[in-house]
Amino acid sequence: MARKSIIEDIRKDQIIQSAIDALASVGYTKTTLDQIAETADISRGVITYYFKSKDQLISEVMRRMLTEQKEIIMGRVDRAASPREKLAEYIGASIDHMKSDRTHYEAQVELWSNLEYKKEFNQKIYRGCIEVVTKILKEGIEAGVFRDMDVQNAAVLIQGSIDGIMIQWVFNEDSVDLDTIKGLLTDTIFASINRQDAASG
Amino acid sequence: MARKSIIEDIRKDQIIQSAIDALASVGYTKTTLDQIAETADISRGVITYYFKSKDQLISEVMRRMLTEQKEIIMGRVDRAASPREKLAEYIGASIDHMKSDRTHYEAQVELWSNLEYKKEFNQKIYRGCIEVVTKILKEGIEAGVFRDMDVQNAAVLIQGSIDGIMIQWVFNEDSVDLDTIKGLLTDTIFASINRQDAASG
Amino acid sequence: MARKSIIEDIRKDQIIQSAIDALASVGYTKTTLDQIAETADISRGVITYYFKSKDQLISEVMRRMLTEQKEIIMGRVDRAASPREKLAEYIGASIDHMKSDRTHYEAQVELWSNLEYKKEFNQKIYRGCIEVVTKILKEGIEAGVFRDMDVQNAAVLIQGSIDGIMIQWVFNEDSVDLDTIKGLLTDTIFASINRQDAASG
Amino acid sequence: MARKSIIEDIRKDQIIQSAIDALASVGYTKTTLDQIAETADISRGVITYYFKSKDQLISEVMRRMLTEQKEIIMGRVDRAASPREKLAEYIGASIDHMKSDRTHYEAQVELWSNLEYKKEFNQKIYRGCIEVVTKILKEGIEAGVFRDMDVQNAAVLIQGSIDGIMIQWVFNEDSVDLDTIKGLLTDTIFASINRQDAASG
DNA sequence: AATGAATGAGCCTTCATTCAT
DNA sequence: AATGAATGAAGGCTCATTCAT
Repeated sequence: MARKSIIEDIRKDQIIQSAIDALASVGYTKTTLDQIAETADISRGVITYYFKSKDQLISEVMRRMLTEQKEIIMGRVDRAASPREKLAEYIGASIDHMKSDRTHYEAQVELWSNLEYKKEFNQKIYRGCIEVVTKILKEGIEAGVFRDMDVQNAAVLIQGSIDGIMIQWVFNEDSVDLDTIKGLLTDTIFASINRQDAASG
Repeated sequence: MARKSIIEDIRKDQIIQSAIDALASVGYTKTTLDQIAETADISRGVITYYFKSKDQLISEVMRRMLTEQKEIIMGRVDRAASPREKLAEYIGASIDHMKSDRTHYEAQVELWSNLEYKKEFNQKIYRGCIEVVTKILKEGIEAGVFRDMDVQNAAVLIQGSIDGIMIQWVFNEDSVDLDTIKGLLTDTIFASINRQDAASG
Repeated sequence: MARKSIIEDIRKDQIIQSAIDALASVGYTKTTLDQIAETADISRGVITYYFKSKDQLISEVMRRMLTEQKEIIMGRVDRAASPREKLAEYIGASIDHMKSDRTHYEAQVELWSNLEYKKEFNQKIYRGCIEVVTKILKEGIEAGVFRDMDVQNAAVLIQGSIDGIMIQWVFNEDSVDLDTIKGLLTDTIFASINRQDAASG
Repeated sequence: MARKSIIEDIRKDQIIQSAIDALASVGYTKTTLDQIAETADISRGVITYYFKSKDQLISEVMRRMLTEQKEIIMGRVDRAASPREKLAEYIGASIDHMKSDRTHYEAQVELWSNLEYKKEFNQKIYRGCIEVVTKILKEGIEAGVFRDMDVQNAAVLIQGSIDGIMIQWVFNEDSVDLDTIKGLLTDTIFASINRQDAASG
């Protein structure tokens, strides 16, 4: 039992990672089960042996990516003490993660092509992300370090900026300097939400 | 003579619009020629009669969308007098256009799923957009109304913010209030790039 | 009435010749009505206006080729006086006609691809040809210049040799010297069918 | 391991043979993958599973036919001792092979309809065949049993006669008696190429 | 646990044919 | 007399899925 689980986990990991690689390198429409199997250096049958269907595999790919992304970003956010630091870490971690795993984001953009997944993305990523940002903003407002604002739309703006930068970087890596823009984005956001009479962060 | 051109133009328009509708409503992967034909209420053969291939149709769909989008946005930008107004109009027109044609942007996001088109998108949209914003920023800096800055990355940030907002709105219309966020984005951008000692815009 | 016939004949001729040209240059499978119309520099509709169907057009193409070929060859045969001369003329005219209209034979070989036409070919060409040769052979035997033989199979051999040479020449023009082989074939045939005690032709 | 190869070989053989049968019975233009699959009593997908494309299948069909034909004919030629016997065996084996596998030749004629294959045919069949005959003729001339002649065109004539007979027999089986014509052709050829002063073969 | 042979639904594309003008 | 817009049947091909081994 336990042994089976171990092998199963290894195989599933292997397949999911190969699917991500395939998505990133050849795009969604060309990511077939054969393509994934070849990337993973396994036989085609293994995939359907461990995954009920291609749709289910893609779902798990997405879940995997979201979980990993969230854990890494939240890991840094949770270690931060103040709302200001939390927000800075949220932005910084989001952009640092891009640098550390371009394949991840190349694959993610590919998965926007399907309505079902788009909706799921929205629910799983955006809602989750927006809630995190919203919470930080609320804490900052309560703590008196952020000015009063429409937190929902402010969160959309912050998250949207991060995503928009990501897209341009995925489409054309050379057009964006992630470190420069990380500073620029952070400054811009804080310039906008800091209480005007507060000392700068 | 002229009649042929007219019919051809009408049919092509009809087919392109139906393709956009299909992309927006059922997604890229499910947008088949049958689907488009059904949406246009014509027979499948008409599409291949007027378009050499599905790929060419999609290309023209894209070109059509980009041209329209650019014309509308630049129309407002060009009528603006000062760099500050131009930038405000650029942001405002970008977001107003979303409101006026949601289908357009739903379709556009669908077309990001294909590497070939992604690259083309990048070149046609992003490079073009970034250049426009870059030029406005440079004019503002020269005119002394914007602070000195890394205009390339600032442009990426501005355009990225617009696109990121668009994506969230496409994925979940209700999560974003476009008018509110238009003001928020405009204020945020100007708060960041205005010369500190300058009078507010 | 008469005028209509004239235009009709001109158009039909034009279309049939274009069909032959298309067959010869692009092959049977790529000979579409569009292809023929383009070759004839007319609109696609004209073809179906003058021919009930593509099949009927191809039939008329074949009939045209056969008639022309037969007239030219028989013209020379009929002008010959003796069986020996008739046979020599039959062989000579057959091969001379190849030289004068390669397109004709390129198209003819293309039409062997379809069972219906193959049968028709067999009936229209071969049976006719074989009968002509058979008749000449019989006359020669009766006249005492040819030895007694199985005229049916001898005719098949003579006609087959001509056709086999034609095929190789169609497939690779440079591999066959038609004038040389015309003499060789004529000599070979006469060496075989002349009465042994008769004086050479 | 070996089993996979065996199954693959069996299936490929089965499909190729069915393709030949289909070509022979319904003709090139009507030989569809469905038709072949039905003839082979397998599903359509199997064909594209084992063959990359229809074109590749047709190529292998052709290669198969040519190889088989060549092996059988050359097997008899190579066992013959003298040039005269070799040539007699070449002619005899060519015609005997027709009798043993009419389907083979019905299919072969069908494949002449496509320019690509025609060229390949020419190179693979004709050039090869002509070379074999040419070599035999040269040996005979050197050995003093054949008269001096233009061997290239003589070879074309010999091969052409065989092919021409084949075509007529394919088009109308009843019009040709292969055994009779085999003797007739052999006699005719030898009457033409034997040294006049040599003793008859 | 793993394999790959087999299947068939669904897609794009070609093209003969019809028909309104 | 001529045109070309429109149609849809039919073919090749891709690929997720099933299943026997």
